[in-house]
Amino acid sequence: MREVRIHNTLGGHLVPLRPLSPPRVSMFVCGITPYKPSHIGHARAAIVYDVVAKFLRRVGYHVFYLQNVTDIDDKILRTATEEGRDWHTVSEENFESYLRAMQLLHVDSVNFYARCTDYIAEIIEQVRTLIEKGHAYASGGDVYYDVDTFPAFGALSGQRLEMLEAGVRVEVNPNKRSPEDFALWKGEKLGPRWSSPWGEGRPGWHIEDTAIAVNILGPRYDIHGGGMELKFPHHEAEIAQAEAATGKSPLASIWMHHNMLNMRGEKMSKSLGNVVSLDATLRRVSPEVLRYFLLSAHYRSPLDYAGEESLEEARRSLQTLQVVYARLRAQAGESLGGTFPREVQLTAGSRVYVRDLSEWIELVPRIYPADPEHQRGDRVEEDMMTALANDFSVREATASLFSFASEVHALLESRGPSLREEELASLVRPFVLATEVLGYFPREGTSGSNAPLAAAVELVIEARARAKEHKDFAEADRIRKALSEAGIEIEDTGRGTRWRIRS
RNA sequence: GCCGAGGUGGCAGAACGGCUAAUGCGGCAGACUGCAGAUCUGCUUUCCGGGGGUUCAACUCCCUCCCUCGGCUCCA
Repeated sequence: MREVRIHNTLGGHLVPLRPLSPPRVSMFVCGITPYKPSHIGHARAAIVYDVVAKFLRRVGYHVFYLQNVTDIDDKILRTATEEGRDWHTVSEENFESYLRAMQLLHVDSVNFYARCTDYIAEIIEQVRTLIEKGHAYASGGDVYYDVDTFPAFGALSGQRLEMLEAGVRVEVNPNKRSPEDFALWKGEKLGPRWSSPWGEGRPGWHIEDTAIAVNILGPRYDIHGGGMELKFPHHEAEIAQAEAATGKSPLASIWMHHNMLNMRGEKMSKSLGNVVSLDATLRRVSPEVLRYFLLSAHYRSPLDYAGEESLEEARRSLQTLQVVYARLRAQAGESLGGTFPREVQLTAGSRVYVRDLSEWIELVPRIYPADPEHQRGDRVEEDMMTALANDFSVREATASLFSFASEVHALLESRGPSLREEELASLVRPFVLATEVLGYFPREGTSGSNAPLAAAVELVIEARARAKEHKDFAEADRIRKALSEAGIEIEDTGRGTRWRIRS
């Protein structure tokens, strides 16, 4: 299997992925706290790990991708109070809306979203274990993790306990033995609460991640992902909790941290009032354009959102690829004499039913003998896979695709109709990869059948062609403008008029 | 102050110890077109935060400084 190298925060180097039990790869990513509607920074995180999971599957790994949902926490309670609503309604509504956005964005690689409140029993059990093993203590209705019992605390983020103590702010919670100790369980008398051996209360901030991960993935798993701002203290706490509770180390073999989405140089955050709503953005641009933008910087680099112009640039860039892919598909459809799904002659006696382009391109090499002349796309696909295998270098993979776009245009121009089926199949491959792993193009079928629309547009284009024949260019331009206003762009070419839906 | 990430052409953003530093967007010119668009060709491009050092050779390795962003724990 292809070697995949990933930057591991633990150690700070690129390391080869060596799953604990190949071909399985277990992956945990810190999900959202649904206390407010999501912004596009949340989408960056989701898309980064969506690409990770999809790429690893593409390589051949069986990825189990788990994400938690912190559906009870201080911020949710505060929102509930402010808005005069039930905390549960707040978190569920925001989470549902997040999921709808994820669906639009083709973020469909997560196997399971685990809600904190569905794992209260497991959380209590883990806290109890930590107390039994001497890593935690109950105090004043709360339970705290005793950081001094875990020498490796700070190893992930390079923080040293002594330095932390020097920087600790004045107010120290009197229930804590040491200022760095963090709450595993918080006593609660009035708000939402569950009963526990230490009285009624609710989980601390970090514990649900380890209770969920250890219960579902086991004491050790392959990849842990999350935002850089969570490295300390959240991920340190996770390591301290899980490794102390299970006695197994390391909790995760590879720790991935993605960088922040900035708003004109500043972190996107509520207090600065510079949050860009995910829903609102998805009403302005296509999901593919947003994905393209959010993937336009490497995941470990900060990405700056400069407003409308950032999305506009992404839209224009992606359009270049969309145009060539649309041409290629049209040519393939024409050459193959139909669209998918369709029957394909496999051998003299056997036919198979092919649902879409991606099935077709897998099939074609089995029908035709391999000929390097007809495999231009295979080479580009390989380049893209190589780039992605190097710490998910999406931008580099995209650069290959752009270079390839020119090549495809030239080929279609010079010998479009004479391209052989196996050549076309190869040319399509890089675009299918970009669809399935990067999500640059909608999958076939996801946007519904366009057959009725296509028929209508063809009719209008015919009317315009007649106007052009009579040199009635005013009418021809009027039709073109009207279609454009309806979101359909048409282009006259030597071989008739093409049309596409503007993204 | 401490820890971490980043500073590349008009803009966005890659790579690699060594051919003219990718790719995209934008701009200009030409080809094509009734026009437009798409596409193609050329130009915009001698851009690697500053300063040291290692090396035959550094954007790439080391030191140092500057700037930007994030974190420094339940708390306003």
